[in-house]
Amino acid sequence: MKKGRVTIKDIARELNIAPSTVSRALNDHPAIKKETKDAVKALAEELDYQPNLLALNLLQKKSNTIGVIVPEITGHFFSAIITGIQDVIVNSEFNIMICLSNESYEEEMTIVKKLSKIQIDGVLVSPSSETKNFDHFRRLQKSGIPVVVFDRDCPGLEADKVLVDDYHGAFQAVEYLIGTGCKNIAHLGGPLNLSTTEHRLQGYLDALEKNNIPVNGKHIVHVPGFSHKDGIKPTKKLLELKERPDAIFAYNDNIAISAMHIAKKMGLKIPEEVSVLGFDDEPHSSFITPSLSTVWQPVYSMGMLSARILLSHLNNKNTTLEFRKEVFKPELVIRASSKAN
Amino acid sequence: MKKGRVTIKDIARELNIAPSTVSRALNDHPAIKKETKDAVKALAEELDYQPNLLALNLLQKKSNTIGVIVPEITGHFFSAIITGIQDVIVNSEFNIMICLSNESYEEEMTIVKKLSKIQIDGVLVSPSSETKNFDHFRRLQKSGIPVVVFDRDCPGLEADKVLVDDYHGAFQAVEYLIGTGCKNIAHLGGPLNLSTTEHRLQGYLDALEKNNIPVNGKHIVHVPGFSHKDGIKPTKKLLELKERPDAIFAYNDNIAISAMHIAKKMGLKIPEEVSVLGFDDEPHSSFITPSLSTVWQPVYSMGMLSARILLSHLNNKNTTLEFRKEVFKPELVIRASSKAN
DNA sequence: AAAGTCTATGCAAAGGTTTGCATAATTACA
DNA sequence: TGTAATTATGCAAACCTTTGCATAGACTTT
Repeated sequence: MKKGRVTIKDIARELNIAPSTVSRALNDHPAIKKETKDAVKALAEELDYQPNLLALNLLQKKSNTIGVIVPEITGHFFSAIITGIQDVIVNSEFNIMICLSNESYEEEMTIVKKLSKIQIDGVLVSPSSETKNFDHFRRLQKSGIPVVVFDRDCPGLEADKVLVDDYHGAFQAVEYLIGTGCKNIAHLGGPLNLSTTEHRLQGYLDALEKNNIPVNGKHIVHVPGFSHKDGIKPTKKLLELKERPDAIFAYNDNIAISAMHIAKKMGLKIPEEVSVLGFDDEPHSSFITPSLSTVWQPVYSMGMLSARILLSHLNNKNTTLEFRKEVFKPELVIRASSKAN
Repeated sequence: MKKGRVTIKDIARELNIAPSTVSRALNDHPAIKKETKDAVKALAEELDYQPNLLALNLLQKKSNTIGVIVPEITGHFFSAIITGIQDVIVNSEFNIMICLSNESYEEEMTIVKKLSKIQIDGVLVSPSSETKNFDHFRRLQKSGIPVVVFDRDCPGLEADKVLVDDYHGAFQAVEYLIGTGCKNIAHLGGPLNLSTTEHRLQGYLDALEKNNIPVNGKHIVHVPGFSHKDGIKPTKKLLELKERPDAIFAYNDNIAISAMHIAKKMGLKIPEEVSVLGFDDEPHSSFITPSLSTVWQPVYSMGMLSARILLSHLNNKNTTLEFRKEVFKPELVIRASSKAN
């Protein structure tokens, strides 16, 4: 057994023809005799020849790979987006390289540099919660790499963007709660410095204002992270308040579930004494008791659209399309953790 | 602005020196004068030069990339494993390419072919539930690519393996249920053709046998998939049985949660009338009501160990190490969905 | 001053593939 | 039979980087 993989040269030598002929035969070039083609293909098959894309990539100055940068994948949200991205990309000639920034600006920069070195063709990114400066993305763009931002906005960065109307989702949610008679609606806000956190908070505030409900500063608490455990302390803080809220609008389902858990432990009835409303509509949210009212986001579609936009750039390298900004509408899903209207 | 990226040649031309000198200067080769080095580095910095790893990879006949093949990532299980893998790999010179087979043998084969073409250096894989033939992995091994199998075994494939003692986990779980007085324990088994499904079933059967409880064929139902919705029908089937089980041991937490949901809907008390026990210990499982008893698996550690084993192969290409088989012990976590012992 | 040593740099090949151009081989036609 | 046209194949460059070897120049030693 010869060590190293089979190359086009091996086939050429074996058949006493030139490597270029082998290359053309494998690519069905019209100038090659059928006989030759057949012989080449047969031998290629026999030797289990796999073209070395590294060489082709070098020649074409592109890696046929697109990078996907996300903060994490253990939650359902980004996993589902990635699945959407992948389902689009898998039908193209591109590969995907998924990179986790772990919500760290530092790591995100390292990733961008790595991707740049392997001559990535395009990037899909949802920035870390620490990221305030977007120059690393601008540097990518400057060297001709299209960047598509999804879910979390990068304010001030000119790029294609696929976002969700978080403001509207939050506004709807809070207005619904008001409609069910809740007077003291608290908000468990997301981690600071995130567009989504800000927009959902603003939707909350505006819904209160529109309905002439005064904002109680004590009723707004931000959680430090996205998982269940991050909701425990903030919820306790809220529910132990003298002016105990009669509803909690949480940044996401994990936090909402955590809030329900604490509320139940404190002996509060849901939704009679406290309504709870989440955001994301995670798969298990409808299976818990009481089933969670929440705001659904078209995650899978967002992934697909982001990928499609990137692909369209990659396939029309020359034409300078305008940057697209697509904003998906979320939908309120009312279940049993909030009162009926 | 020149189009295309900055190369070593550009720097060489600008400085009137040879490309080889630039290369050496950038790599701190001792034979290069400090002056020259400084000049080169300064210019490289100024032009934001990023080395083209494609060229280096071609030269070295390796891509510095390892492939990770998983069936899906929307659940917590594989996401957490991937996070573990990534956290190890990120500190090496390698990149990770995550590929989703969507539980399809077909797609898995396509992925393997793609990875082979980009000269992947190593592969971490958890096979799809459809995969019965492992020749595609053997082909990788034959061309010198180390393969590490994790979580789901590939029986008959000689490779490094990082698994969980599913049998033991299931055995423990069922024996615990028996200890709490359950006499009619049903099993919501996983999709067929999976090592994990088989081992958990066997653990269930052996626990019954050891305790002289006859096996009731009607009390074993397999679910078609891994998510909540896949558990609905099978659970109904079980709970509508004349000989209604007084406990359900489910293949995973999603199914268990689904089962609890149905049981509650049917007015059954948990755990008084039906105990429910899952597998995986997903993050939300302790936050639902009643909190779910389950079997914890060291997912993150499994990811890390798998990656470390692969790395050790890649760093010792010459030495032929024995294949390692590491089996993690799962742990029973008793919460409120099962009776006290 | 000649020979030897050392320092700093350059040359060229290698890695696998594609592709424009050149050329060899064959056929068609005058 | 000779020339043109056609068909099939080969040659060589290019993509970018690294690296063994060669070499030019400076300095040291006898």
